[in-house]
Amino acid sequence: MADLSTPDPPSRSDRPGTRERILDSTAELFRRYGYTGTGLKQIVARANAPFGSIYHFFPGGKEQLGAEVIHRSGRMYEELLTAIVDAAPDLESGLWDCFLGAAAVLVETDYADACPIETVALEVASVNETLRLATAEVFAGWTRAAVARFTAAGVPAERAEDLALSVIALLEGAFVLARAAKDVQPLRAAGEAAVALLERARA
Amino acid sequence: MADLSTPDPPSRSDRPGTRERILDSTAELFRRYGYTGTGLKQIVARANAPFGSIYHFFPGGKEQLGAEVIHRSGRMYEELLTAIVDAAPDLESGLWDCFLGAAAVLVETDYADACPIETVALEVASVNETLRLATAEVFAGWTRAAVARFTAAGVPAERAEDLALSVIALLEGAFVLARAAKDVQPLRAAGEAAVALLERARA
DNA sequence: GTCTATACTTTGATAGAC
DNA sequence: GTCTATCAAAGTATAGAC
Repeated sequence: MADLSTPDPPSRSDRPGTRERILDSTAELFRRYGYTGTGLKQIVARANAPFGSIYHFFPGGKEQLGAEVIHRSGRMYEELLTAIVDAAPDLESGLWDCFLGAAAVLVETDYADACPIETVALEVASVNETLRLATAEVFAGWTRAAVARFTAAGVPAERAEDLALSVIALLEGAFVLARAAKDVQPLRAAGEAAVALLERARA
Repeated sequence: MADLSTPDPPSRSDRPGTRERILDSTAELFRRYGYTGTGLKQIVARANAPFGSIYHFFPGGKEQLGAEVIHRSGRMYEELLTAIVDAAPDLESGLWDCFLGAAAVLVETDYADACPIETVALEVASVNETLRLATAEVFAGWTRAAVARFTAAGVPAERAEDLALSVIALLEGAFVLARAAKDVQPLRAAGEAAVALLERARA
């Protein structure tokens, strides 16, 4: 059961503070409904926070909150995936576990919780340059992490980046197909394809 | 809501009618800004149509218009991709041409015009069951068309569907990465991976 | 810092004149 | 059928009491 919550309650209180709850709430809503589909009122309602707290903690409004959530969700998801990979006996099975785990989460949440920033990334790409850059940085970070694992596992350096991009594309694309069809077969197919591409790149 | 085919092009003029212009306008805006990000007023402004025409031609409002655009865009994109594939000397180069052509369009439009329904599919997946089903039908149609080409090219039937899902996932996932980074490298990497997967499935 | 009330804009949708 | 005016609701953002 992949736990995506509780990074570290910062300091003085042991209960998550208002700012933290707003970030959590926003992340969950963005993942399900996207950026434009999520209202600030909806966010504070779910966070059990007063409306004014949004502008108290995020003077830049929805855009600042969105940028922070994109970076935060991106970092947490990267940690989750790398933890799964590093816990596996080899890279192939680690990769497979990522796709399989993603499929399990989708089924558990009735195909609501896929990639935490994919929907937002597509929505803002041609609309908001600040947020577009935030999503680009997240994807670049994932790519770096994947390249490091691939090269460490014996993939030639000149092939590692293309392989990383292809594997991430397989995961993101499979999320789209799986959520639309409410079926995990795209994730199984994409996972198998990712493993095959890794084996090919090693040879 | 039974008739999805063009009901009655006002035959007296050969210029595209109001209904057609609304559909075109909506399709373009959906591709760039998504479903919730596109307003009805924005649609009629771009279509040079009066606001009331939307509800005259689409009594079901935004949802009916959205469903029709999803099916229409899905069909047109399928025809475009299959035309590219069928024009190529072999399936491998046809597949590669699809990814290369998609990259060219992205560059021409400053990374605005990628898949016409991907953003909408993610936005509506957990929100609107009617539209979710529309996107699922489009993806299922693309999968069928790809399976037909793959089996005709010698891919065993039991591998053809997983291969089709993986190739479509590669394309959709590469669109996300390319639009976020404003870079076509993900499309080149994914295209090469798609060709490799096809070669592997044939062997 | 917490919380409420409100301003202003935009949304999808409707009514009715022409 | 075309087009305009307008509605109620929801959106983001702000002001200010406590």
